Amino acid sequence: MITIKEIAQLANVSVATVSYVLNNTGSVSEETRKRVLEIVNSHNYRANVVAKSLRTSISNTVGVVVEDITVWNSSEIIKGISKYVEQNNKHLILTDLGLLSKIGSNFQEVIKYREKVNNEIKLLLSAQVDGIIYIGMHDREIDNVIDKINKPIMYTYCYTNESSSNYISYDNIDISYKIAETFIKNKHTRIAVICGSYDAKPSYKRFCGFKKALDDYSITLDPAYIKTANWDYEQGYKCAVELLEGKNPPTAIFAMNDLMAAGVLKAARELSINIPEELSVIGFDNRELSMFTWPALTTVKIPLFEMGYNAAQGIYQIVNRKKIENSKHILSCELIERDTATRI
Amino acid sequence: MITIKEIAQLANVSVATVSYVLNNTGSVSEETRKRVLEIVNSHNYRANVVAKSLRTSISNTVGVVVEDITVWNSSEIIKGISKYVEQNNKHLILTDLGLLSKIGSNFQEVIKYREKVNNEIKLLLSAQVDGIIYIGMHDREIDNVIDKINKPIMYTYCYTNESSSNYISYDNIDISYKIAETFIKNKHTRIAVICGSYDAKPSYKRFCGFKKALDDYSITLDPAYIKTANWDYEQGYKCAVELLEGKNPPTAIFAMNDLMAAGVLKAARELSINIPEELSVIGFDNRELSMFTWPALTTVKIPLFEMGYNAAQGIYQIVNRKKIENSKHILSCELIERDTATRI
DNA sequence: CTGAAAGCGCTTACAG
DNA sequence: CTGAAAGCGCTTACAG
Repeated sequence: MITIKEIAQLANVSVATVSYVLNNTGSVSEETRKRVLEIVNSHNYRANVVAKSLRTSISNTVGVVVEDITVWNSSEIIKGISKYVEQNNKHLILTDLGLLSKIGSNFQEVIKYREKVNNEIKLLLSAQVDGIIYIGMHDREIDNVIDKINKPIMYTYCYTNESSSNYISYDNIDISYKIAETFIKNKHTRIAVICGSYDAKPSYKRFCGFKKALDDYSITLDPAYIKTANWDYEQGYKCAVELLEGKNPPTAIFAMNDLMAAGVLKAARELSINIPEELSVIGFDNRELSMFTWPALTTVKIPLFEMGYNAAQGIYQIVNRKKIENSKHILSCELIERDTATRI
Repeated sequence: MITIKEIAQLANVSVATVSYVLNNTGSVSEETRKRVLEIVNSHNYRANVVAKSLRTSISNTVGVVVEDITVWNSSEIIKGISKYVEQNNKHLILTDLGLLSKIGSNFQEVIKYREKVNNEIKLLLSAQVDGIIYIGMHDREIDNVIDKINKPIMYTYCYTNESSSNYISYDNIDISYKIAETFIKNKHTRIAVICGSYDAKPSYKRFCGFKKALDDYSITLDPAYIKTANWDYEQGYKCAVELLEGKNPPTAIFAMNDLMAAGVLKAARELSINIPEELSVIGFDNRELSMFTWPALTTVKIPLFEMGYNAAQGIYQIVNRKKIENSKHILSCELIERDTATRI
C-alpha cells in the first residue's frame, strides 16, 4: 500500500499539500492539484483509514451489536444500516451476541449477559466507532442493560425508557387496528385473536389496536375469542384447534405472528375448514415462510430495512450535531395481502 | 477514554513499561506489574485498537464481503465467522454488496459489478483488515472477479479455480448419493429428480451423486424423470405436475432445493396425492420454510456455521503462517429427516 | 528491570 | 499557495 509520503515525493510536494488536495481542504493551486491527483490515481492510492481515524478521532465506522444474527429480523435491519453506510462512505463493524442459543425466548434473561454485552461494547469503543446500533431479537424494553457511554447509541427492534436514549421502532397499534378493520369490512363479526406472550409489549400493543377497531365498529369481543400463546407454531396450532372446535367458532383469526398463523392453517387443514372461504387468517412479520404456507399467508410487513437505515442516519445526525434532541422514531407497517383473508 | 500515557503517569512508570505489562512482553518486576495492573483495572483502561493497529500493522479484524446479507444462507455463515472472531478477540467488519436486488439469480452478472466489488475490497483494505472472507449468495465459480490483493482471501459459498485461492465449500455429491440411497432402501424404484439451473455447478454435482447411487443399485433412470427447473417455487410446482400427471408417475422425487420441494408438495396436494404414503419428497437447504410446509419437509442441512468458522480460522492460519499451502476444504452435509420421505 | 525515543500514516494549526 | 512540525496512542528495538 502506497502512503501519502510516497505520493508527496512523487509529486514533488509536501505531505500537507497532498492531504489538502485529498480532503479538499486548504487552498492549492489548480496546477499542483492536478499533478497530485494524477499520481494518486495512477498509483491507486487510498488513505489508510486507521491512521486517519487515529489522527482525527472520527473513525467513520458504526458499531452494530446484534442480539442474534440468525433471528429472522436481523438481516434486513443490517441491510438498511449497510445501505446508509455505503452511501455515506462509512464502515460497519459487527458483533453478534449469539443470544438465541443462550436464552431462547426468555428475553428478560439478557440481564444475565449484561457483562458480556458491555464488554463487547467496550471492544467496539476501543475500535473508536462513532456510535453504536443495538439490534434486539424481540421488540421489548432493555433498560439498564447497557452502561452509559459517551458515544451515541441507537436501539432498534427494542427500546428503552431512559429519557436520554434513542430508538427506532415500528407501529404495532395502527396496523393491528387495520387488521381488525379489514376483517370487519369483509363482514366478519366473529373475530378471534391469538396473542403472543402475555408480558410482551408488542402483544399488548397489538391487542390494543385490534380491540380499538372492534370497539369503534361496535363489535363485541367474546372473551373466549382471546387466546394467549407463546409466539410459536405448536401453540398457534393448539389455540386454533380450541377456537375452531368451540361451539361458536370464529370466522376470522388474527394471529400475532406468522409462526402461530401457520399453526392456525394447520389446524384448519386438519378440521377441513376452507381458507379463506370459511375462515380468514392474518399473521404478522412477513417472514419467508409466509409465502410458502398453503394458502399463502396474508400478513404484516415490518419496515426492517428502514429501521436499520434510520438508525444509522440517526447516529450521524447526533455525531454531526445536526440534531441535539433524542431520536425516538416509530415507523409504519404495511399489510401484505395474500390468500388467507377474504377481500371485499 | 483513558490512554496509556495517563496510566503511566498514575503508576509512576514509563508508557513502555505499561505496554510491556499489558502485552505480557518484556520483563517487568512483579511489584510494578501489580501496581500497573491495578491502575489499569480501576480505570477500566482499554487499549485503543486503532493506534495499536497503526503501529503494528495488524488490525485483528477480518473483512467480510457478503453478496447479499438477506439471502437465506448468509446469516448462519456470518454467525460462524462471528464465533471465531469472538473466541479469538478479533473484530469483524462487514460489507453487504446487496447483489440480490441488482442481479437476482443471474449469477454470472456479478461480473458487471466487478468494479464495485473491488472498490469495496479496497475500502476494507484501507481499514487494514487482516484478510477477507467473501460469501457468495449461490455456490458457484467466481473466477476473475476479485483483483489480486496482498492479504489472504477466503471464499465460501462460492469458489474459484485459481490455484492460489482458498475456499470452504460443502459436499454436494455424497449427500445426493445418500438421498437416492434413502429412496432406494425404502423400496422406491420410480425415482425422479427436479434439478436446479442446468448451468449451475451444484445442480451438476447433485445430479452426479444422485445418479451414481441409482447406477450402483442398478436402477434405471427414465429420462422423463429428469426435470430441469430454475430453483424456484413455481417451477418446482410445474415440474411436479408434469411428473405426477405422466403415465408412469414417480413415487419419489428429489427436488434440489426447498423452494422447489415446496412446489412439489403443492402439486401433490392439488392432485390429492398423499405424502409420504404415495410420494416421497426430499429437498435441499433446510431453510426455515422447510419446517412449516405440510408435511414438514425432509431435507439437507448445509454446514453453514462451520463454513463461516473455518473460513475465519483459515484466514488466521495463513496470517500466522501456520499454514503455507492453500486451503480448499469441503465439508459434509447432513440429512434432516422429517415427514415427507418414507423410512424403513 | 526500566525508560527515552523513533515511528506507524495521517491532519492541521501556523508561519512564510 | 506551500511546507515544517507537532501530535493522535500505541509498540519496540536499544541503551543503561
